[in-house]
Amino acid sequence: MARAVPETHAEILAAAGRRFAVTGYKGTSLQDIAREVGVSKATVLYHFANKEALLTELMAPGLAALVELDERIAGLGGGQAQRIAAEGFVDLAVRFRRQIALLRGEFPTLLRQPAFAHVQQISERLIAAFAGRSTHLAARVAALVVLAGIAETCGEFGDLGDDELRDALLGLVRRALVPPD
Amino acid sequence: MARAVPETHAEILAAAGRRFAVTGYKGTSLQDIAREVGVSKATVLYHFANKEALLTELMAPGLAALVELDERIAGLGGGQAQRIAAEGFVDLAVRFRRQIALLRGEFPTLLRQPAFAHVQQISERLIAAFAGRSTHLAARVAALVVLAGIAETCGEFGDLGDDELRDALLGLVRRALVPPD
DNA sequence: GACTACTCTGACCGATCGGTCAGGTTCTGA
DNA sequence: TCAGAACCTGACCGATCGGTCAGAGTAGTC
Repeated sequence: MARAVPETHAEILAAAGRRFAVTGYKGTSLQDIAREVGVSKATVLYHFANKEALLTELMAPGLAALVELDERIAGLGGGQAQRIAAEGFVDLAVRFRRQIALLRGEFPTLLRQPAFAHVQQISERLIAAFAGRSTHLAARVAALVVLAGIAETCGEFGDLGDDELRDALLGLVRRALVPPD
Repeated sequence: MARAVPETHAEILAAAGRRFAVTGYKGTSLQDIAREVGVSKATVLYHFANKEALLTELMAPGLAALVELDERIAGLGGGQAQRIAAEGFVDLAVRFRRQIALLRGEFPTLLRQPAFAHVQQISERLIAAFAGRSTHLAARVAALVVLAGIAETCGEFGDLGDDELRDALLGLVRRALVPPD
């Protein structure tokens, strides 16, 4: 029975986002998603080629923004790269925190998938920028911890306003990062 | 065929640790672990009651240390709680970074398992201490980001000496956390 | 040699996974 | 009115999962 208004595609995507956020990508089955929407598993696979397609479509907007930030940083020197990267990443984390949340805890595993191969490289360049292009241990450690910490936790603040959260994160980043030499 | 020296138990545990760290808990099958050791899957389940038992035995020393830290913090006021929690947690993260690494990305999922229920509460108390018992947004955000960031990344620094890493993390924590009111 | 305890295995189990497919139902436009 | 596109489904597939079990090989003990 076809639905009166076939917005099933969007409903499936939303349900997948919710489930991934709660039980993780690997921990969520197509059956789970189908049940939440109230359709059959076959319907999920009618709208999406496979499980991975759900994830990539869910992440597309955030990834596009990340690529854009990466391009904006390329070629910048230490101080400028650090400032732009910090502000840009915080803004990105705040705007896409619901999408980031659903990857929580599966970055390492998912980044290994071919579809996300370039994200690995981008995040490495972002960390370098966070460190102000410095190779000192303190700068590198601070960069990695702050970046990973934000990525991991920003989804927790779903109840906060964008501006509030952005200010708090920016303050933290400015205190935590080591100024470039 | 029984082995001349039955150190299989330890070998299985070590292999499980290595596999969990690479492919995650859910992403690692008992067959994977058995293959790495060179025994049958049944042997793995002869030495360990089930898959979860592997994880809990792997985490036991780290968890015990975490409980101890939690008890040391209980009842302390803002400033002292923050200082002890920060130093204690950094020390813990450094010492157990290989064990923590193998949980990377699966904290949220695993903490939901009954066997780790108390860890959830401990980490909440730890975050409160990191925030210096303050309820201000900036303090709470900084506490959560730094704590999660360290937990998530300390496994990356397997090649560093304990003291080097401890100093870098302590410096970061002292800069990043918001002093209590 | 007989007995026992320990270690290990292949064969097997039910459940669930992602994914396929043939076919039924509804909508749409000529 | 009717053909075809779009949508949806139950039944099914092979693979893999965690876990069970009966029994075989080995080492020590009497």
